[in-house]
Amino acid sequence: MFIKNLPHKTVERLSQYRRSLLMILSKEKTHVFSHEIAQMLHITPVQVRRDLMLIGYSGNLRKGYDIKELIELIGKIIDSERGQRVAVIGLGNLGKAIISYFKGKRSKLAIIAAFDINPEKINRVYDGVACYHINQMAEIIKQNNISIGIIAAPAQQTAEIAEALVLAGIKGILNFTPKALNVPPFVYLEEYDMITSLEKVAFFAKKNDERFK
Amino acid sequence: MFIKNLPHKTVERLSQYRRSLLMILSKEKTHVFSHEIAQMLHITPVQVRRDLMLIGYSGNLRKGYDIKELIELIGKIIDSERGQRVAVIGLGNLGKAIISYFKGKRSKLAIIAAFDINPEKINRVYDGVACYHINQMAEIIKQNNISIGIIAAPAQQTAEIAEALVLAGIKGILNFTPKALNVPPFVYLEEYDMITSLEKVAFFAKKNDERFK
DNA sequence: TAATATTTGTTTAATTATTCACATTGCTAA
DNA sequence: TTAGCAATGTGAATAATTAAACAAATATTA
Repeated sequence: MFIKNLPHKTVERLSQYRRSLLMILSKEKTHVFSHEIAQMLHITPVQVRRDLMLIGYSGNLRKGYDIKELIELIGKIIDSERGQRVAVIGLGNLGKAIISYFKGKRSKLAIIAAFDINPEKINRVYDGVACYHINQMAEIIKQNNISIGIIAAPAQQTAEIAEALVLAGIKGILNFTPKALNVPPFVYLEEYDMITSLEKVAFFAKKNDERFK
Repeated sequence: MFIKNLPHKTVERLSQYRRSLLMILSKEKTHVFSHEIAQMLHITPVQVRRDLMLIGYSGNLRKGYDIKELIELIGKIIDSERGQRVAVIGLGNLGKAIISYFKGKRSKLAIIAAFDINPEKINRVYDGVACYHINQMAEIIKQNNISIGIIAAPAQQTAEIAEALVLAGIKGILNFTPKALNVPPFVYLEEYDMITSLEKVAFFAKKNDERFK
């Protein structure tokens, strides 16, 4: 399914729509209105309708959108037809959290390997995911056609890990360490730092508090 | 320090600037140019200069910005003078990851309590943070003047937890569960879902891959 | 001392993202 | 049958964000 240049924010929201739709889908509820989706995600109904317009989906004027159909369509757009395989680098608390949290959630996107340097973790299976030593990364990644890496290791090692991932042929990286990375343009990079999120909350909480006093 | 209506994105970047500056600050390196900051964070130097302009900071034309001064100024703007206290709800892998990761990182923002329902965790100290039973939340939060809550619990319980947090007088919530919350307008809410991030990476990785083929 | 190079600070322009406004549709019911 | 209502779909307007462009400043060097 080709839709040219979907905006970044729309892609994010499509993922959120699907997530929400999967939660409300049931025998009784087969259709949903834009304002219902909007309410679930704290956005406006227009936003929803515009996003659906961008992916060329039309709803029913009286019943709203067919939940099942919409879930499928979003899948066709944001998932890769042949599926994508994911590796987690760093099997500490964060790595484990990611694996457990993600388990069985998406059929087209599966975490199939973890890497660490701790001998106690290597060659064991955590929550269905096998853990290997970091220096087997290139090998395992190529063997299993893994195209996405999630870095959940301590910050110091981030740069070398990223370099190794790129060399191994990875196509996208999600970096949870606070160390910003440099990757070539053909690798998509997304960085998330909890501290930034928390500081943002702290800032606006403070501000809100002053305003509502 | 009052600066009227700093854009959301600027607030985020200020946090990132400080993080990066803290990493490079040393005896040898006391000043930094806008393009250096920009490079560390994959943004443009103009962006950096504009943000610094918004917070009223002036650099030295030849030496760039005084790192120490800038760190301090950012602190004055985004930190609360009297500090803010944080609680983590859910002491599973994610909760633990957050606590370890955050430990000692910021003086004005401290995680001082965790809540869970697992008896094995309650009344123990994890990484310097005491864990209490969830039904003690209101009490502990008020006692310790905790103003920010991080929800890292299983998705099902998210709504009640949030409600309890709001009732206990919390001012900001960072929600890591995939369940979107509803909170009153005087509580600042930030939601982050790993799956959305991962799916975004997957989508653009796929797209990139097609483009660079 | 004058020319050059480099960097900041800021105005203006461009781009991206969101919302408004409203035509259109189709069901309901008077 | 027609008026009213509640949705969708979308062009146009607005808002937010980012980038371009360039004047001003100042150290360096020819």
